[in-house]
This record gives sequence, structure tokens and C-alpha cells, in this order.
Amino acid sequence: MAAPKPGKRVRGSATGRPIMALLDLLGRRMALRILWELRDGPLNFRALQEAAATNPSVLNARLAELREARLVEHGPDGYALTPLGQSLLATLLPLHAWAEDWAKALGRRRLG
Amino acid sequence: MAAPKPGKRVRGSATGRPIMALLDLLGRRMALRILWELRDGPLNFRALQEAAATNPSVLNARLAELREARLVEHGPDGYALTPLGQSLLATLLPLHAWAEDWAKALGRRRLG
DNA sequence: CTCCTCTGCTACTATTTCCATAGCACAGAA
DNA sequence: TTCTGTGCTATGGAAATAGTAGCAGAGGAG
Repeated sequence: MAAPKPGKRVRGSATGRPIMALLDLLGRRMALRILWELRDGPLNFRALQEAAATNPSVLNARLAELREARLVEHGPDGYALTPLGQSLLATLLPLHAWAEDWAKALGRRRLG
Repeated sequence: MAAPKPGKRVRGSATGRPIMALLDLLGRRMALRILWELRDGPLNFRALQEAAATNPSVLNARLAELREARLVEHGPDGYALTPLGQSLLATLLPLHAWAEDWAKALGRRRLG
């Protein structure tokens, strides 16, 4: 499937508004995860496949979309975040802390 | 499919780490979008379906997961973010501004 | 050159998920 | 009783994902 980009029609929205294109792009399997796994530096195809616990077909599809979206690029050390991708990851980093709080909030009634 | 929750095995990760459960939960069609569409207040099932431009089966599946994750609840005015959901949305709000910057960055070479 | 390894990726089938539409069940109002 | 609004289920076909196998090119070693 074509990579969602601002200005283009995307799944779930014909307006092409950037936020909708972004939500479509990130709402695909392993898209968020791939960005996440690249947070500490480049990984090659197979290392990324292992880190994200996925298969080459999905990984390759997501990489193509993320590269088209200019969030990821392929360099000498493997796949890496572009400056744009790094800035997106920076806005997503608070998710990590949030997820920990979420686990605690659920745990108070589910895990004891 | 079961809703991903911290402490449980999720798609793409057997560790149950909260961030992985969250990335799985949010990496499903319309999950991010639903949270986004509820940002200004409650919407009933059909209004939400229209706002997110989806169909009842997917909407219902996502709502069940989001309710189980305690991010969304069903009240007298329809579906609304819980306090937990609101805090998650708050951490996601910077995405909107980022998406606009992204569009400009891509536009400089794609849209002129 | 030949063989080996590493890397990026394609092929293929099975399964899961999603799309799109139709329609049911219940509640309240008229 | 009929009508409307709301939440949701059913269904069949389309699309995405899972999981495994394997190919092609770029080195390096012999």
C-alpha cells in the first residue's frame, strides 16, 4: 500500500491533513515499533527484524513507507532515523514514561 | 483479539513491557484516531464512527480494547476519554504540531 | 576463480484483520 | 403501535500480516 503523506488521501480520511496522514502511517503494524527500536542508533535489516520481532515482508513494507515519509534512511550502518525521524521520536519519548504510569494504574486493580 | 495490556504478552513482544503493550494497542487501525477524535469531548457510537470514517465492526473492536485499557469509557454523553485517556492524549498532542512541520518539510520538495 | 558469509530483500501460502453494508435489539417519544 | 435514535452484531469479500524459504549482490579467504 502507498505510504500516507500529508496532502494525499489516506485511509480513514480524504482531507490529507498532516495529522491524519501521520496517524495512518503510525497506525500500521510495527511502524511505531520500528521508530522505537532505532532510538539508540542504526540497525541493519536483520537486526531490526529481530529487535522488532517481525518478519521481512512486514518490515520491508514499513521501511519503504517510513523511507518515503523521510523518517528513516538507509546508510552505511544500516537503517537509521533521519533528523525528521529523530524529531518525531523525540515527541514520542514521553510515551515511555506514560506507559509505565499506565501499567501502574492498571496494576492497582489487575496485578495487585 | 485480546487488548494488549502491560504485563501480558502482546503482538511483537513476549516481555509485556508497558511500552510494547502500548505500541501494540496504538498500532491498530483507528486506535490513535479514536483517541484523537475524542479530544474535544464525548461522541456517541455513530458520531464517532462518522468522525473516524470507519465501520462499526472495527470501531467496536477498538472501543472494546480501549475500554479494557481504561483509556475510554462509555458515559451518558457517549464515549469519552477517561482521565488516563486524557493524559495519554496530552502526551500525543505535540504530534499535531509535529505533523504540520513534517508536511512543510516534505512539501518543500514534493508540493513546492 | 571458487567458496563462504553477510546483507537486503522477494516469494509464497495460511491466517488474521479490515472494509462495507445490512440489519437486529432495546429505549424513549409520539 | 409506530417512529427515531443508539449500540452493536452478521456476513462475505478484500487487504494486510505471519511465518518460512530462498535468491542476488558484495565482499573476503583461499
